[in-house]
Amino acid sequence: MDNTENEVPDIVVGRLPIYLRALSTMQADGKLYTSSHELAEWLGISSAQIRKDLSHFGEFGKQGTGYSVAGLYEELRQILHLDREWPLIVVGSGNIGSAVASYSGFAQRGFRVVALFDNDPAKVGARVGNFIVRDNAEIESFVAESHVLHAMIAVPAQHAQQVADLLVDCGIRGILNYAPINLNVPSTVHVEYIDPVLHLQKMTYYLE
Amino acid sequence: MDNTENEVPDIVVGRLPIYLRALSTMQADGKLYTSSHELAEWLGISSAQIRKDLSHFGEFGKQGTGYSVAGLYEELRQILHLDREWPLIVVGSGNIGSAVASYSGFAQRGFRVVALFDNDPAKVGARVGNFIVRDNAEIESFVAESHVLHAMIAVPAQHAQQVADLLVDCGIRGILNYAPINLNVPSTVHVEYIDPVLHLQKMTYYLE
DNA sequence: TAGATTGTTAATCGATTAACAATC
DNA sequence: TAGATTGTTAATCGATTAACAATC
Repeated sequence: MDNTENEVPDIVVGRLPIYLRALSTMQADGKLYTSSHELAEWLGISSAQIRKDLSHFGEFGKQGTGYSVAGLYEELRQILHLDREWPLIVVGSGNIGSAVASYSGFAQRGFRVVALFDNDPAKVGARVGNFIVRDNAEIESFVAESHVLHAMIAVPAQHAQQVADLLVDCGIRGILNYAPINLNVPSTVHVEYIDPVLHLQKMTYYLE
Repeated sequence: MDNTENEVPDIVVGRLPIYLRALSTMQADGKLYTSSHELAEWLGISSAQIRKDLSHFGEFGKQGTGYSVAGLYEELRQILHLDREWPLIVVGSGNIGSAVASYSGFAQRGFRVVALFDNDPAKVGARVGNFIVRDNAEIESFVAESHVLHAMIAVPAQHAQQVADLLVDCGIRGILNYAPINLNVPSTVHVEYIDPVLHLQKMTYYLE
């Protein structure tokens, strides 16, 4: 049954990129077919969960055979709207912002950083990787002209909310926030968080 | 009731660092008291969830008054074993590894990077921030001597598993993996993942 | 005191899993 | 065909929430 019209749980959507990543690795290994069992073992989850997750979007496998690695990979790319290249801006040209702007892992996976911004006059104009750092004051016009919908925030925590407000005003629809603070944005804007310390702190709970 | 002896769900443990981070911000703002309602609004979750989560570990609030910001902050620090400084090594001195090694956000939150490793002879010996890059061959002796229990992997995906194997052999108990690949480790070792592309790919599902 | 908020219980909600008919 | 694996259903499991007595 094709459930494309139904509401897909957010937690399911969040697992699709993980499946995609595993399929990509399998493809690189020259694997042609896989099964929910193999994927499940690879990822440390249950095969039933994988089949259930995929069933929200259609029928991609064959009984007895499993899934074509390339085929399922392509289906998931379509479902996640990764059949194009999404431009991306980075705000903040410190350690994190610079590293992220130069990260080579975006290209093969649907994204491309197109500009790097900072509000520090001492940094504006400097070269960072392949970018010349632009002034935050240019964000609005840049976003309007280039139709960018995604931004990464890599500024100090105390400035993150005002940067987020600015980005929302510019029409940015998805924010990946590296600043260790919760952001307040309208429900039309999607925010995701990366804070390595949260992961480390969770791990230390289990130690000692 | 003090439930310290019971098994606490992993998902609850994962939220404690988020509470801690919010309390830290509140403390910086000079706030003395807070409530489950205020924290909940701040974080976009329910107040009942916060009270339930905390109830796994003890009773930290007062009816009518709520929680002392400093008091709850300190309790959570103890629960998460953050009442000390955990040393940390970084393997991989590329963009990500270098940025992470120099990240100033660890110090105030319980962690300190003590060494940076790479297997590329061209990088070994180079200065990166405050570190001289060491050879991967030194990981084993370094970990043994310095009693490090945590490592961050920031090497290319195709080398991540072998680095993880090495770290596990050295006695590392917690791994934060920046390489976009799932790692296979014994169940005694805790692995967490950071892959910005997974977050971006999740967001694009909701766009267009 | 009156108002506010806790910690806890029980109900609800939603996610995961087991099982299996269908079928490649 | 025989074996394997899908997609789906129903059961189970676990997490979240609503409600409230207790009490500061």
